Amino acid sequence: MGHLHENLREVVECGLPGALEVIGDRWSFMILRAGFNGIRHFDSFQSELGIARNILSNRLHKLVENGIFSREPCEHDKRKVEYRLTAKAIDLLPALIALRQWGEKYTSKVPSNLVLVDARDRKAIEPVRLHAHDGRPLAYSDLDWEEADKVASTDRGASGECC
Amino acid sequence: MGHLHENLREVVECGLPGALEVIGDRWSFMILRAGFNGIRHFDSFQSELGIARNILSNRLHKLVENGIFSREPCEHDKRKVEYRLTAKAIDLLPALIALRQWGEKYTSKVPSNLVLVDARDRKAIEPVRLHAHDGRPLAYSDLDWEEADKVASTDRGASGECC
DNA sequence: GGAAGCGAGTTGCATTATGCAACCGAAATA
DNA sequence: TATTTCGGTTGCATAATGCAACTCGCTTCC
Repeated sequence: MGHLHENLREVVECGLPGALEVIGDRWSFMILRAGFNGIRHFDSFQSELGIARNILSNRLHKLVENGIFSREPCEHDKRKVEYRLTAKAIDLLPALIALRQWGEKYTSKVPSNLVLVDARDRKAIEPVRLHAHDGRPLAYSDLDWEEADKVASTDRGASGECC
Repeated sequence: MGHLHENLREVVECGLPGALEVIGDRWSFMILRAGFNGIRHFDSFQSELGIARNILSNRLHKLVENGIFSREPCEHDKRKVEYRLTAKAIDLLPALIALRQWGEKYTSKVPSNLVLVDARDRKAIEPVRLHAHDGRPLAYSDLDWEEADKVASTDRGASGECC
C-alpha cells in the first residue's frame, strides 16, 4: 500500500485540480447527473435536486462557461432555455459511474433498483476498473509511475496518462 | 443524447450523493490523491496541498470517520500520526483516475510527464471507460436503464448497478 | 536534566460561499 | 387584458473556508 509515489514536486501538476475546479463541488456533480438523466431546464434541475435557485443559476453559468453544458433558448417557447450536455460532459460519464458504483457499494442504504445495462443484451455493465493496454484488469498493486517520454504508449492523447 | 432516463422519483436514490458526502469537496479528493502518492503525515499533507491546517484537520477526521483513512499513532515517534489508505479508499482509485484523465484531456495546460503504467510491462494503462459484462467497451449511446430484478446479472453486488 | 524544536493539532477572527424567500421581466396562455 | 410560467436576481441570515498565532506532548541536543 502506498507504493505509488509521484515525485512530490510534480504532484500538483496533474489533471485532478483542473477537473475539480470544473465539477468539484457537490452540486455541479449532481447537476451533471441530472443532465445525464435527461433534465434540461432550470426549474427541472431546481425541483429535482432541491438546490437553491441562485446557486443553481451560478453553477449552470459556470458549467456552461466550462463547456459542460450548452445553453440554448428554445425555439418554440422563448421563455425556456435548454441546457444540454456536451461531448466534454459525456466524457465524464465513466468518472461519474465509478463514483456512483463506489457509493452504492459503501454508502447507500438501499441500493437503487435501477441498473445500467448494455442496451444490446440488457445485461448489467461491468463495474468500472483499471485495465492494462491489452484489456487485462489491473489491481492497485499492479500499478506504477513512469515518465511519459519513456513509455511506449500504444495510443497517445487522452489515454492512460497520469494518475 | 439524453436518452438515458431514470424515473425521476428514483433519481435521488443512488450512490452518488453518498459518495459525494464522503469525498465530495475539492479538498477531500486532493487529500485522497496525496494519500495515493504515499503521503501519510499531517504536515506533509499540509505543505503538499497548501490547505489550511484547521480544514485539513477537519477533513482528515471526516475521512477517518468514513473509513477512508486509518489513523495510527507512530510506534517509534509518538509525536507522529500515520494516516493510511484503507481498502475502501483504494476502491476509489478508478473514480479518481477517471477524473484525472478527464482533467488531463480537457483542462490541463501542460500534461503531466508522469504516466500510470502496468508494472508488469511498463505500458501506459488504458483510459477508464465503461465495459459490458463480457468486456466489450461501451459508448454512451449503448447504455440503458433496467430494473434491478429484471436483470440477469452475471455477478451481483457492487457491480454495474445504478447509473 | 533543561532548553529548544518538531509534529499534530486548536483557537479567534476576517472573508467567502451557501441557503431561503421574495421579487422581477419577458413570453405564453386563458 | 389578466394570469401563469420560466428563468432568473436581490437581500439577508447562516455556515464553511482561510490565515496566523498559539498550545501541548514528545524528542533531541547539550
